[in-house]
Amino acid sequence: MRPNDLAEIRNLALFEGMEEENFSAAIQAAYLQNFPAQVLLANEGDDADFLFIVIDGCVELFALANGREATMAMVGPADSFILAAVIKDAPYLMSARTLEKSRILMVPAQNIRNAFEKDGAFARATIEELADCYRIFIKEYKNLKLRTAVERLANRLLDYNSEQGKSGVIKLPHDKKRLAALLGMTPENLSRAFITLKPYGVKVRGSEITLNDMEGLITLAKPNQLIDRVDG
Amino acid sequence: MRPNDLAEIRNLALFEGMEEENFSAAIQAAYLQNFPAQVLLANEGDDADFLFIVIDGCVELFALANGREATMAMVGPADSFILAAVIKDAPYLMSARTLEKSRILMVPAQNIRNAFEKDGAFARATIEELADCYRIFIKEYKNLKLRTAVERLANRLLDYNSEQGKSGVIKLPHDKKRLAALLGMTPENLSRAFITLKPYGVKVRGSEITLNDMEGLITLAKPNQLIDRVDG
DNA sequence: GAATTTTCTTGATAAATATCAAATAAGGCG
DNA sequence: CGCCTTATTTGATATTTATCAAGAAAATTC
Repeated sequence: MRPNDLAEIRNLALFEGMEEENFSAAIQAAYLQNFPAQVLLANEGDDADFLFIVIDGCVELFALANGREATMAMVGPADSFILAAVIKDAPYLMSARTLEKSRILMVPAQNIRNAFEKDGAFARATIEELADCYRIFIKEYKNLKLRTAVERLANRLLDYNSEQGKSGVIKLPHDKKRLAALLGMTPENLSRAFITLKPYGVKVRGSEITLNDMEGLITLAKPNQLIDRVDG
Repeated sequence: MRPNDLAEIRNLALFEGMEEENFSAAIQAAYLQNFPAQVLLANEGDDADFLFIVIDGCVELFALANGREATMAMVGPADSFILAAVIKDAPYLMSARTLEKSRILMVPAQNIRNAFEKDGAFARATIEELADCYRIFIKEYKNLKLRTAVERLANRLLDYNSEQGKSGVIKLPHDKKRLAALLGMTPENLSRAFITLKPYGVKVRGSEITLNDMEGLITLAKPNQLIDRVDG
């Protein structure tokens, strides 16, 4: 591992307050690896051998059952994933695949479990991280249970717009098949949802979306601090 | 608080390993209260003033948006709720109401946050508790995203059967309106889902359900360790 | 136990979403 | 560029789920 990388990892919220000695011990057996797109990093049902942290790139968490596939979340730089399985020493509930070329830190699960036995700051950081992940999923669950497909799309577009500088012009971060899966609908349905949003000033040109009537879109979407990442 | 109650609380997983001194400090300002049914204990959007722990009874966690209501979970004895909001010192994402006469322990949020700064064992217990809650919700999310309403009902019946001694005769733990909300469907749809399950040996007599064809029901439900509490 | 309220079920219909098939568009490659 | 593969859209249709309006059943009250 290059010293540069090490410094970057040291600054992750999870490791920040950790004692140097404990950090070294936790990280010494870790791998920082480059993966191409479409690599399966973890498989649901497998034992949690590693905690994963995305340094660069994008990872899709998904799950299979009854011949169906559900996208659970998209994970980006500085985010960990499948922390809970590592803590519980239990099987992963989700699979993970890279969506693009990605740099991933893989820390052996046992090192993580040892670390929060020894290091109070790490234990508290783990609590914070878990609480964050928990709340994100509660929001996703509410999103799915309380909103229609069109409302979910409208709010996601508002989220992307906020993330991308509120210019009213959005670049979709994933292809539409994946966006559909993330929103819990079929690609066909996503196409139609975009058409439904046309009267609300949503213009689609490939993966570039323009929002020409923010007020109207917000009226339809009814963004909500208790569901969405960001408000209006 | 009666000494009896105190002993019971001391034995909760969350407090078990805690130093006596820290336990006392955390609990000294706590309330153990009896509530009748249908009391609103927490309101989504409010600041997290208390961590709640159900000692006796049953609490429904729910959320509102767009004029719709979603039941998020049912919480029973020895379970905490809204721990993540307490940790993050953030607004509750869910509301909570008693469904029946219940005894609830309310610990001021600040005491909880102080406690895991001071007490390593408590911090680790909090991690475990959070990880459990997280995994339960991931499973619920998968359940909702990967299964139809009938499949969700079938699996819930199998769960209840396992919980209640696998006798093939189940007493529904909630009224059907609430069961429907928990399963993410309307009461009308629940009625029809029961009819759909009739050919699979599911007999309904009020809140008593008899399962006469376990094999058939399991074939339909396809219970899954990575979604359900217990396997078929 | 009759009256009243609440819960549950049923039927008819509508809305939301998925599926299947085909057409079109977009992107990558030789 | 033109071919080929993949992604996206569109149309037709089916399935799933919700809604609305009554009934029927059960529980509660007096």
